Amino acid sequence: MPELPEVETVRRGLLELVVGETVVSETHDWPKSFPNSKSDVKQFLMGATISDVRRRAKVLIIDLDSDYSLIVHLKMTGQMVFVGNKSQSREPKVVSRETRHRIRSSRVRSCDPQLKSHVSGESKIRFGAGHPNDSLIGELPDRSTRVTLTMKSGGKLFFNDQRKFGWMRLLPTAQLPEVDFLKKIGPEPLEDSFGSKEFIAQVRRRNRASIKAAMLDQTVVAGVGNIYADESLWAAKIHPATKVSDVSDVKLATLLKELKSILKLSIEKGGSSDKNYVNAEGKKGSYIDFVQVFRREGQDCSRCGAEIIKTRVAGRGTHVCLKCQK
DNA sequence: CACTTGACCTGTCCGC
DNA sequence: TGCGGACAGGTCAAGT
Repeated sequence: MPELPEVETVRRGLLELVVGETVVSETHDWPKSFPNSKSDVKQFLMGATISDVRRRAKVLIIDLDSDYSLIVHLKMTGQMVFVGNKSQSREPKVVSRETRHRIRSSRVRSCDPQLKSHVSGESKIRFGAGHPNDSLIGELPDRSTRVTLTMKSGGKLFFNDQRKFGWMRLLPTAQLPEVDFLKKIGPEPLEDSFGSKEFIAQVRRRNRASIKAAMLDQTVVAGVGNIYADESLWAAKIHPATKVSDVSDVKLATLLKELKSILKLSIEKGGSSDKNYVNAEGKKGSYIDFVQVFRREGQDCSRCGAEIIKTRVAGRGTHVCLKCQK
């Protein structure tokens, strides 16, 4: 669910909010959420200052000046939420841009696409984008909080994860290129150097699999998940269950073109999610308003008017217009 | 070897 | 109203 555009949105939010913050304490309630030893935490996290926030596929990389990095995978329901220090008021006389920024920061700001809330999907939709009460986060920590990092400033970075699939882990920054799970990840789809020639070569490695399975394979192309696989296959008029060997090069070139523009638009809109979503500014992302097939089963295809159906491909819920997608 | 399925988890929703 | 079960989907290990 947090896929490339959502993780990118989180990254941009964190970049603005936590770079320069120094970690002074760490607590976690679920060992798998943060498997490093206590001595690692003490040695490489305590007192370390965050210097950069990067992304590779769906993985967040929070670089520290200890030469270690905090690697974060949100998996299905992970969230990174930064809450500034409310009691701290700096530069009370002059309301500089920085101060205003800090004041805004002191409100709960989520960088997460997957905000779990107590509000149902129905009531979520009733709020317009940009509604002042769009923040869907209550008091933190809450019961989904797995890891809390407290900063010298008093701010807190919460890693929330309802389903406990996600994790964060300390690794030496210099070793990251050699870390197995990062090393295996395929090309970033939005890189200019990743053109149709490269995409076709990558996808053809999975010639006997369905095109959807190939797209979801992180070693083929980085960062694509269920939403953007379904959406780009609809845009390119390809049935998700089609074997890769039965998809022409021309169709694959179209698929990449559509994928790129869908990912770009989604980042522009702050990402999407089938559930509650707010971006780093505490507002909802709006890509869900642009979705053509995902979670639209029973509704009409905007292109041909046929009914969108939900089926199962590559073990995933799959949304398709049978008339458009052959 | 290539590919598919099951496990990891919890909250929500649906039917009885 | 309560309860059981299906479902949601990213990734890895295990199975075919």
